[in-house]
Amino acid sequence: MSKCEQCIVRQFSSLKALNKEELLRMADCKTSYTIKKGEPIFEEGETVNGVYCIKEGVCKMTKLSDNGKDQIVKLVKSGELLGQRSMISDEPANLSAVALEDMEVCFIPRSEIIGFFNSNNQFSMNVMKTICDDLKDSDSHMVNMAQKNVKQRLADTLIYLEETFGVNEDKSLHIQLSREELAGMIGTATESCIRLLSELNKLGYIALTGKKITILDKNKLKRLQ
Amino acid sequence: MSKCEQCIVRQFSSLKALNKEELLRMADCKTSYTIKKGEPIFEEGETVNGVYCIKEGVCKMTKLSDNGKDQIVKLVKSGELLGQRSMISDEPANLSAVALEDMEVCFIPRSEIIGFFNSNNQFSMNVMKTICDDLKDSDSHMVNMAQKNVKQRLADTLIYLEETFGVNEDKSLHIQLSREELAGMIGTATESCIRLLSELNKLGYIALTGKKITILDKNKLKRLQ
DNA sequence: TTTAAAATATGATATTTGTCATACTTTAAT
DNA sequence: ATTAAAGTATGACAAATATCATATTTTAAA
Repeated sequence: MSKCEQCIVRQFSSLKALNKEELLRMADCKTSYTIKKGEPIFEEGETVNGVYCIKEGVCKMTKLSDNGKDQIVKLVKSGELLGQRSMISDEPANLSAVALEDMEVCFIPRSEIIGFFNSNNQFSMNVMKTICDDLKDSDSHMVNMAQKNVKQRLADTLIYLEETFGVNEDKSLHIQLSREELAGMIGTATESCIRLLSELNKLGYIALTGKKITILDKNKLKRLQ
Repeated sequence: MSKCEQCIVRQFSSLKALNKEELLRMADCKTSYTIKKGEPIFEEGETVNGVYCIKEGVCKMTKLSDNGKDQIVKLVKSGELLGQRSMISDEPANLSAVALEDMEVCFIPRSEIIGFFNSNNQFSMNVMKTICDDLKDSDSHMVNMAQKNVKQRLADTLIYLEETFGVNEDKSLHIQLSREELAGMIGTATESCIRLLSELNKLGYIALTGKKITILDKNKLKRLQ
């Protein structure tokens, strides 16, 4: 069983407020999992009863809409925690978490987290601020969905993917989403997404090489109407 | 100066966790305001430095989108608190709050709230749960914006308005929004909103009498494609 | 390797939505 | 009461987007 002290999740998440003793306690009760690409960590409606620390890999958080399509609400990467909202509300998961790459995660039971929550003020403050940030992001995201057209949303998303997950040596986006997933992220039909990618490709703003997408002119993407 | 003990806000909000002593302290440092219809309580980007309790009236929370239109993110009514997220994050307001009716609100300084926050665990838990609920709502709202068409969003919104703010004696929606505001809520052009209202009117699902909107067939509205 | 399935791409077309123009109605100011 | 301004309504048209069909390419299974 590995220690939690040097784990990447501790550096970036609310967990950085935990002290040595608390970390040892956590290491003691955690369960480690390997999740294969495409597999769920948990599903919408499921009782999670704890928090997942993402040690390695990226997952999508999705919500099934009334029309039966999966909307990607956000992407979460290593160093972040999953299930904080459900833990505080003591409710089933509102979103599904599905691995976009092979992942390594640790599960920490709710009881443990609630313990830290009550004993460590800085930790609970960190969790709260994270949720507040999520709320702000979600509100902004909602406004963009309501007010921007599909082309703008696609451009925004490509820039977000580059800035958040970086690029490979050949400058192509490191994170690879299928066209269907990209469409699910911007909230449009897969065909529309493909069509607009082609258009941006022809305009020279991006390059498409197989599944790889490379941003060639970020400024023009940003200014897209 | 009125007391806080019997105030409506205390019954419905996070404040219900406060004890007598804390309520007296709050009554002592609060400032009461009357806000006229159309006036802002605070604006996006402004440093709020406290929380507003809505004693009477309804306000819209809006965000200016990149294209210059005001999107209504949510409506807030008496009994609820404003500015909790900003208070915790210690950040400027992410949204503007503008009165839809004449309002009575009380302002409680940040320092006081933070005090309760640190001393009263149930209060901080309540605030957190409220923010968690807001996050869940916002995510769902976002998915609806991304996946539903304008007609469905209009129908959803009309039902939400009826269920949340009730109806007058003549069954018309109690809360009155201008067509422009309704359009800003569902994320569409004012003309499109007006046109779809007319269409629902002709279908007999709703009735339009002047500014008044009455839902005649909620089930058909719900099943609208 | 071969083959079936899935993903990507594109055309044709229908539907939805936005924009601009204009008319009518209500509201509020003089 | 009169008048200007704002809000509501509707037509005409353009633009955006979805849907369905089909072709091509890639991926993964046998």
